[in-house]
Amino acid sequence: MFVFKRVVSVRGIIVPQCTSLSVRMFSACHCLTSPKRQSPYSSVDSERYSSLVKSVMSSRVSSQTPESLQAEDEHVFGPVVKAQTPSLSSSSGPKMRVPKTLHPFLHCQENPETDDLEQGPPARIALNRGQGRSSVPSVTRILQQTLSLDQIFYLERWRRKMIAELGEEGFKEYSQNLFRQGKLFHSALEDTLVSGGTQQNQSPSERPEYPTEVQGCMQSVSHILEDVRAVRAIESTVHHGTLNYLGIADCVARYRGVLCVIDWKTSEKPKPFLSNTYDNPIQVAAYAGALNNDSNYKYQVENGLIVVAYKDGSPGHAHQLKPELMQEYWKTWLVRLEEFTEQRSSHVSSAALEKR
DNA sequence: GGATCCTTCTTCTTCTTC
Repeated sequence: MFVFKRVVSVRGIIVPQCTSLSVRMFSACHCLTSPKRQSPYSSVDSERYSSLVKSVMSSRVSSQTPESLQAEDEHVFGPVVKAQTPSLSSSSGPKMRVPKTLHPFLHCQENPETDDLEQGPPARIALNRGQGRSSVPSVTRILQQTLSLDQIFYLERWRRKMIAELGEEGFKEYSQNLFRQGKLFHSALEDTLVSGGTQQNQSPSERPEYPTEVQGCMQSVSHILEDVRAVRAIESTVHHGTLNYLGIADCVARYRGVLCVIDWKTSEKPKPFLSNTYDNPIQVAAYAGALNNDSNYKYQVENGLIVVAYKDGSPGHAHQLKPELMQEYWKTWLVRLEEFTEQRSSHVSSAALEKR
């Protein structure tokens, strides 16, 4: 009966008591998008269930209330993670929504593309939160707090599924291991790139020893690292002077001769397409835009690169983001930044009201 | 010295039929 009621409510026949939450969540779980499929309810004996249909369709006799529907929603989907303005954007590619203010991706200054800048060790500007930057939001925080409803839904569904399989403790351990692997992978890359381990003339004995846990990942990206040269920055803080956000870029280097902001990722699932990387391209565009507007860096970066490594050592994927695509993702980033700022200001004003 | 920050990852429909 429960399912039947839901089907009536999502086939375009409006049940008056249906909460907006129900509609939003059904939209989120894509129940509204299967026009080609024959409804499994088409074979239902409609005469036999006519009184039931009437009771569901009638606003007078229904026993449902917004409260009971919300309780049902919570039972099926879990509690609402947080209230959020639905994003028109999708995480799988450049977004449709346009930023209110189109801040330039590149800084208007001459780009001194000289070999001099490629001499010497790579920059590594440490994050210094002490110098009046304690309230400057980070790229990761902004992206996390402006996830679309779709993303929140699928992430939450995945989390619940994993907890059902592994238990709370098991899931915690699993997540910690993933983070640990990611961190070790970053450290191994750092060691490799700083010691010039991408040079083809380097013998295996000269290459750094990697922890067992990341040997597969390093093997996975070895063919990509061969094309990485002239490392200019590693794990270096970038701060956008005008937009006032910061982050730590994994690497700035030349990939196949092109200067890129590089982001290293480990993944359990194959990610052969850029669309498999969710918000990663936005993250890269955000770092590049910050770097281009950070006086600590005397050059501009127009390209991006996302490198995905696999633990089993299978060939990793390198997703290049050319300038046109970076500009598109930059716009998406500006939208997310605007959303974050709006959230923040509404939070501040409601907190001020509460104080009164 | 403790607390906090930035990262590190995680998502994308699913079943039937040939």
